Amino acid sequence: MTAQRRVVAEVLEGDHVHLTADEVHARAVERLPEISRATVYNTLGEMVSLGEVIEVSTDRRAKRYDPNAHRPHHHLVCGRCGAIRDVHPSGNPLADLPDDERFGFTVSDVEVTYRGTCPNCAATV
Amino acid sequence: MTAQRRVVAEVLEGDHVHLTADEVHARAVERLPEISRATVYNTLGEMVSLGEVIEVSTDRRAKRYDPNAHRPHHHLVCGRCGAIRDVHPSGNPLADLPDDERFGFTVSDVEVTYRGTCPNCAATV
DNA sequence: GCTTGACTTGGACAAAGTCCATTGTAGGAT
DNA sequence: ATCCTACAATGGACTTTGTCCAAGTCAAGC
Repeated sequence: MTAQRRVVAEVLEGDHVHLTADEVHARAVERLPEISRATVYNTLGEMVSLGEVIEVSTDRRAKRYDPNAHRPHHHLVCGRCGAIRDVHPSGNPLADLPDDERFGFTVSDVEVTYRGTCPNCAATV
Repeated sequence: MTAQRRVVAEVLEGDHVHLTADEVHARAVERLPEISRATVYNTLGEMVSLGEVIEVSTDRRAKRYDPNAHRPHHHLVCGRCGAIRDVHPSGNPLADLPDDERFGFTVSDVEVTYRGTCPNCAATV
């Protein structure tokens, strides 16, 4: 646990938002000016491997990192402004995939992304 | 409808696979050697706007283009080799998102990605 | 035969991420 | 206390994917 890793962890814990790697880097630099982009990428990659944060990619832009790794959830994304909310749908989509639609795959995970328009954007049409 | 657009359409129709834009370009070049990358991107973009093909992004790499635009479906992805299958789960995940989890959003679409290991990769461990 | 407008082209550019050689550092061995 | 070693961090180059734009091309209509 080096200073750099602590800073990255702190940035993620501080705000329960979905930050991009570059945003994490920008905030980390405020606390540790000499931290490099590569280190942030490395550290984020490790944290993902350890299951401490989740990679989310709702658009084609940058991966986002979700510190809410311990409660399974999905995401609701505003197509206009890109806002992301964590949501907890009822039901288990894994159970909705019948065996004859699995093609022999071992299915281990499901990712559900709801898309729509947030109230804020809907108001400012 | 120019020669270039016809070629792009033919490439997508020819194989019901999920090609990346560059793969589409590579195959288009075989039929029309002077076609440019920009044109393929433009044409694919238009086809997406027209609802003729669907953009799929299962990894952070490239967008893929799914010519199967007329029957709603989701995707099953092998985390090892990246193979993609179209699947048709039972149930409607939209209905699984209760109102109090919508935060005022107008939800219009759901994207479900099942992740796992395909039989081929599972065999070659 | 010219003009016009749409389509295409190719190359420059940008964003996100990865790679790698070098540098720095912390902890153990002497 | 000093040296060694292993690992982590750095920074810059590079790659991939995609977009943008100025210039070229082509066909239709006047």
